[in-house]
Amino acid sequence: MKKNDNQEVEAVMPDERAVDSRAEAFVGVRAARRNELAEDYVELIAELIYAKGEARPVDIATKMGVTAPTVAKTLDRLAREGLITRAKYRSVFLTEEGRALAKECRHRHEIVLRFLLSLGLDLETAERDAEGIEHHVSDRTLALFAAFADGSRVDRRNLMGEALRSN
Amino acid sequence: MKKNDNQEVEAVMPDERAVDSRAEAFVGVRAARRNELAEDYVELIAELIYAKGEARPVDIATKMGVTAPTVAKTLDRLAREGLITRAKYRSVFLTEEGRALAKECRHRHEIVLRFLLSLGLDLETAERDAEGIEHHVSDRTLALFAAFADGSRVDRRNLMGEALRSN
DNA sequence: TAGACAAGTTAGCCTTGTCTAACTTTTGAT
DNA sequence: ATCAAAAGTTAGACAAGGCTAACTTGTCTA
Ligand SMILES: [Mn+2]
Ligand SMILES: [Mn+2]
Ligand SMILES: [Mn+2]
Ligand SMILES: [Mn+2]
Repeated sequence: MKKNDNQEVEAVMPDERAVDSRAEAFVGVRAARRNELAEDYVELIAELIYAKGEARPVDIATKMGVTAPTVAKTLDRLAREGLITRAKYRSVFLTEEGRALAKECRHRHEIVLRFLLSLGLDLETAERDAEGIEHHVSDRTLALFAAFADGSRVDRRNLMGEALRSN
Repeated sequence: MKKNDNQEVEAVMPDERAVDSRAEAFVGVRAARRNELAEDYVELIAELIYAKGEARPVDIATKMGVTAPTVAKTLDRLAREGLITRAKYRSVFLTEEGRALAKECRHRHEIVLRFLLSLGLDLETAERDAEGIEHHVSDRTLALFAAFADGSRVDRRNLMGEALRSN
């Protein structure tokens, strides 16, 4: 069969599979995908605890738009992974680790949402898109989003000011 | 048990499950998630066909960073869904529908990437993030991204020009 | 024109995430 | 204090997406 001679030479990697730059991106995205649900859950659990004092499976199910058994199974996994603790028939608590993750997720969520709004998007669409995008935003991108959102109100003013000054 | 009286009254929906606005977002995101892989595959297949004249499973596997059996199984699904056609031991072709989807995906991918770059992100990170974000961008958001990317080079100039003119 | 080796397939395993159906526990109203 | 309804759990089905191992097919090269 044809040798792939139309491809740049790839350095031998410590890993088994050769990784071209494209594959790196895909592998990274798949990794992010595996954490999405956990992130949404802990974020939601933190919100529920804050808003109602406790996070009950029934409320998680409602907010997530899934059935109770689905929530139960997912919570079992989160407990296995050390993000939450729970006892039978009782509501759910975040571990230290879970709280940390929740905080980080809430932070990212907020920045992405503010960014989309500052771009001129309507609230409903912004919330929808933020809910998906937040899991695929690197730290660098997040920083740029934050800067843009923060600056967007004064941007016009500042730029104009600078233009006038530099005139 | 407590009635959820702390929640806005929800109109009775034609659907079974009550959907608060939060759930709508999560449900939407999950729907988008189910198409991610198909989108990446058809986009990649189109690229391979364009670049090499054919899309072979081995190249798909390399670019996606997965093993050959994984590709085989996914291709079977795509064929079942009418996005590609294939014959045993032969390379893969896009159906009309597949081509349409590929085109749409490439379009979105391109806009998201240009947008991230115009925001000041480095190419490598932009490509990584775009690969994930592209699947969670609504038409509205995409339009804003495109406008921003298109305008970003002339923006400064234009704004300053306007500022000067309106002075 | 053989064969060796690359590419492709098949079978089977695992985990995640979703569901329905049926059972158990908790709890609020009477 | 009772007990019905709400909440929670358990069991089991199913599809997707990943893997390894082992087999089959195609093709380049000697
Ligand atoms: Mn989310
Ligand atoms: Mn979120
Ligand atoms: Mn992608
Ligand atoms: Mn893409």
